[in-house]
Amino acid sequence: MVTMAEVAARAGVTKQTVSNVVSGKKVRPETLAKVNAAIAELGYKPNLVARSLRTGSTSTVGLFVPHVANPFYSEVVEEVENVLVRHGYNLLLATTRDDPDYTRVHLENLAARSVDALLVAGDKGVGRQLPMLAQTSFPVALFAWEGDPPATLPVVSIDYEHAGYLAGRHLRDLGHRNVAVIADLPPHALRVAGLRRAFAADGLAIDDSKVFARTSDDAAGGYAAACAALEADPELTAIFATHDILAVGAVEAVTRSGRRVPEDVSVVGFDDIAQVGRIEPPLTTVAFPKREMAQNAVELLLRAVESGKPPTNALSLLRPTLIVRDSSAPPRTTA
Amino acid sequence: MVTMAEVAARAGVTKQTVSNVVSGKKVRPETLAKVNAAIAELGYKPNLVARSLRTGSTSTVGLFVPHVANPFYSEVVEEVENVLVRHGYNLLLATTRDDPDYTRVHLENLAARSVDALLVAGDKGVGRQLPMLAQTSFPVALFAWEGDPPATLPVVSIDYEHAGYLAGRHLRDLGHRNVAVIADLPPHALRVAGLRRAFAADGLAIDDSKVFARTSDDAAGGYAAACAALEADPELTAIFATHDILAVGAVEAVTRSGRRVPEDVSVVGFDDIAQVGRIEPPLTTVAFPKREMAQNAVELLLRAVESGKPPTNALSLLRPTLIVRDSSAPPRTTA
DNA sequence: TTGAAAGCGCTAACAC
DNA sequence: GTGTTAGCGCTTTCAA
Repeated sequence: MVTMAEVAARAGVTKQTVSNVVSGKKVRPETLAKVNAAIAELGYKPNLVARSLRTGSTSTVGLFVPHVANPFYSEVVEEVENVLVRHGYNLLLATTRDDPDYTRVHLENLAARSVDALLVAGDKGVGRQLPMLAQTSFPVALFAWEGDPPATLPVVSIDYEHAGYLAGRHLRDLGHRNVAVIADLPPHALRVAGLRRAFAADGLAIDDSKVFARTSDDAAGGYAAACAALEADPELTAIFATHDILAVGAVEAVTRSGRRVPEDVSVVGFDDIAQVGRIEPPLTTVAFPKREMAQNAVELLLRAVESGKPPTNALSLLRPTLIVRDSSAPPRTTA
Repeated sequence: MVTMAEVAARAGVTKQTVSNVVSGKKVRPETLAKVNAAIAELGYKPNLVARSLRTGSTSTVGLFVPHVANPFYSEVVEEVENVLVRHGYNLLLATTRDDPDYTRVHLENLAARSVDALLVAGDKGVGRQLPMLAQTSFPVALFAWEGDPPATLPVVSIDYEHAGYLAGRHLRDLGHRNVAVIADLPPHALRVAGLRRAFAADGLAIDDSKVFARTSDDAAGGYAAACAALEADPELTAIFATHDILAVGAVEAVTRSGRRVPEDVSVVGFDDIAQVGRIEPPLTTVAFPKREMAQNAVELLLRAVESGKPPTNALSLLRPTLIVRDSSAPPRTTA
């Protein structure tokens, strides 16, 4: 490996001058030429680890996601990487698997590696580590945070309660009165609360007996929960699933039971992941600007890194919107 | 930040002894206790950047993928991270967007950061950088490599030609004679070649006029190409798409044209990404053990890292299998 | 087993 | 604008 000292010797200058050239500081043109020539001849590349040790900065940002294979998060990962590359940073990716221990281990590791910043997507399994997150030496931001947002850290998220409300209002306005919910609880409690509020506005209630916990976070989990819901009440006219993957399973369950979506049972999902626009029928769902949010969150962090100031400690909530596709319609018999 | 020197002072020993404790070397029990007490009291965590500068190893492995939001690659990312964490390594993720320039920039960056190894998934946009890849100071392996595998680097992949053959044989055996192909060419040329070989065995040929290049690598691209194929020959009875996302679009195009899958037109995909088992109808596709392959590839690299020897330069091809679901059936009128 | 000294490759601070 | 000096926090080497 070629070092700065070798380049310096070759160019007849000191390390410092080479350093100045590399970092684009003021250098006399003829020195610049000599040094650049030496760099080119020797094929010198600066050692970023050494630079990091000296400066304490690694040009690396950590990203925590619960799972990468989940389409919601893989879009987030992609967008985060986009922004980082554009700003000259690297992405250190860690999956937390909704597990507090994984989260802790990863966090300690990132701290020891001195990442410049950390973005935490999703709050399952992270909540317990909040005190640690607030004590790091680098800026941390929370993304798609659904629980009680901590006051100490900046949060870029959406109003999940309102998002649930949008779904509820849609079903209510269509005339549905007998609605089941398939949910990942407690994490998605706010989505359900919003749905309930929409119905409560008309004096309607969604009983706890109509809320079904999913067994797993894949389509099979949604399928099983929807089967249970249909069995418990064959008369129900709509299902709200707290995320799209569950909704995909729910559509399948409805269809397999001999009913049709949306004629017999409407299904509404949540997230607007890419694939649900193309299932049969295309899914009505609550969307929010994931990529824009991810971009905001990363830029918030990078501003903090580059200014040396702690990040603006704001709660930034982007607006969810309802995407009405073909999986929702008025109930067959309006009660 | 607490340094080793501070711990040493506190424990009344030298840095060296603390270092020995941290790295689990032989230390007298009472010294060990003293040092551990000091570590605990001060909350000392070793600075991994400093360690890396000294040792030249970062416990970090780079992964190149074309895109993360593509479900095929997001599964790969997830599995790679699984294995790395299990072995105590970190994941530095870079998306290459099938672009040689991105690839080059990322590669130089990783080299300067002294990652311990690099796994390159997918070959689009990477081919031109092969000489650079072969010259790095750390082990490199190629994953899901479809082009001519270079002799200088280990490759973990599948036999794409055979995979295409499996799809072709399936359609041929069902009795299809008028088949269109929707392909990402030239990258997926081998898959198409395999398909052709299957038909050639019966003296049948798939004319170039039946091969349609997709316009983009999303479902819309598959949709457009399938529409073109159906327009060019309304009599065709089957479509082979060189990856599942295209197939999803193709199914949609067939359905929208008023035809039915598989009664009027069979559709066969490639990759077996998670979602295609749940579209309507569930897709027949060629599967291969992505996760197992990813695991093999990473472990190959880590063995090389830990042994200090270059990786076994082998071409490891796992076997693809055909998953027959509901999107393929005999043609309505057997020619 | 532990200590002392050296240095990984770079940048910060200051003098010239 | 460029050189000199010092040191980031750790591990390696060698001596005790």
